[in-house]
Amino acid sequence: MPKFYLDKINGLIASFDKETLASLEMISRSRFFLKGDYLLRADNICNKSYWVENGILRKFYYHNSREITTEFYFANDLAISFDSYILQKPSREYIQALTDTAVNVTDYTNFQNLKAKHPQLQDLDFLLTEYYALWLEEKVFELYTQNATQRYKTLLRKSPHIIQQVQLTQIASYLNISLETLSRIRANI
Amino acid sequence: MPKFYLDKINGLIASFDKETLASLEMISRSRFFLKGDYLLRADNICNKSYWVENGILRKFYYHNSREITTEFYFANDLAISFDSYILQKPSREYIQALTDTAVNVTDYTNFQNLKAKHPQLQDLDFLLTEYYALWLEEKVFELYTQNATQRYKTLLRKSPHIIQQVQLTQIASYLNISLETLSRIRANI
DNA sequence: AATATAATTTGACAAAGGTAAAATATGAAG
DNA sequence: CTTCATATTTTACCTTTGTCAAATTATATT
Repeated sequence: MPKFYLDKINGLIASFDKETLASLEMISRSRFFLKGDYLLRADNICNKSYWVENGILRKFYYHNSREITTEFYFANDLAISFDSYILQKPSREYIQALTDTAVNVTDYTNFQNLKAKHPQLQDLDFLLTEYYALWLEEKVFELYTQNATQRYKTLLRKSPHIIQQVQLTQIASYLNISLETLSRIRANI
Repeated sequence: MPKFYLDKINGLIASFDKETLASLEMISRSRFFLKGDYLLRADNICNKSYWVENGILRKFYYHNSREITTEFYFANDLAISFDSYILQKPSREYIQALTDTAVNVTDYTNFQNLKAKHPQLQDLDFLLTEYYALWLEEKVFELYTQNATQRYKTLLRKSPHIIQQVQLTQIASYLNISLETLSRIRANI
């Protein structure tokens, strides 16, 4: 999450009524996952959201027996399988811990119920959805306008922490490039 | 907009208070655009939303002097340049009428003000944003998992009205394929 | 119907990136 | 420090799609 949106969200949370915040904390739990653990598996409904406190998660699906990573989550990112969560239908995506990871877990139904009582939570939900749509729009734009080398350079510039901490196989699939092409790109920079 | 979401939105609107609906109508105006007219130009801030009553719009941007079409709008679709509208910053996209088109125009600021007073309008805004994110996710999924031929077939299956009513140059850029490749794909089906 | 203009198709070639297999590097476990 | 497993790089070749130019077809206007 870029600073601009993180600030918006922190500002919003800072403005929450005590009672809203207390209710939210009431339905949330800290959980710890070990490297390799699955937080969500395909075919299950994503009925939890995971706020990363520290560590790294990734979201991926299988296509032609290969893993395609769709998102990496670091501290202060919110991990869900969006369509599964929104429509409460089985997920095609997995969410997995890439390192030992501490998260704050909130149940979908509990959050929906709480939203009905606390308009400020609606604002938070809206802001997060809005940000996800902006992020996706940017991703589509890059896929349309940049070749493999440019996409790698963009990632290097905008998200160096990903390149430093994640395996190339996963970065390659995230960028929609083969592992071999990514390796060649890196050799020529 | 697929039936599933259109039903959700119509259901929501049907449940609106009389007063909410009246206020919304108060800040909306019917407008008519001729084929080729621009509803939004790049570098301007998208401070209006356009609900298509009939006709066809498209949204596009320039990249390396070529037009890349990002979306087509038919009856009951809502046309905005999303990031420009949300962040109220200059748009890189144009919105143009592909045919003579009747739209219902709502001003951004008026709508934001009205939302503060009418929670049901927040729900509407949320539903539309949510749907846009789902649509973008599906678009990214197709770009990652389908080749040019498959993407064309998917469009043919899911949005035949686009292929029937829009020029191939625009469809090609929409699918991220060259016009020539699209022409060859069509010749082999 | 004739003409101009725009849209689409076709051909020849080039570039980008993918695939498969082998070689090398890295890192964890004993 | 050695070994095994995993991650990454490299090589050779192949496939898909793009580019440019030209030809053809369709559409609109006089």
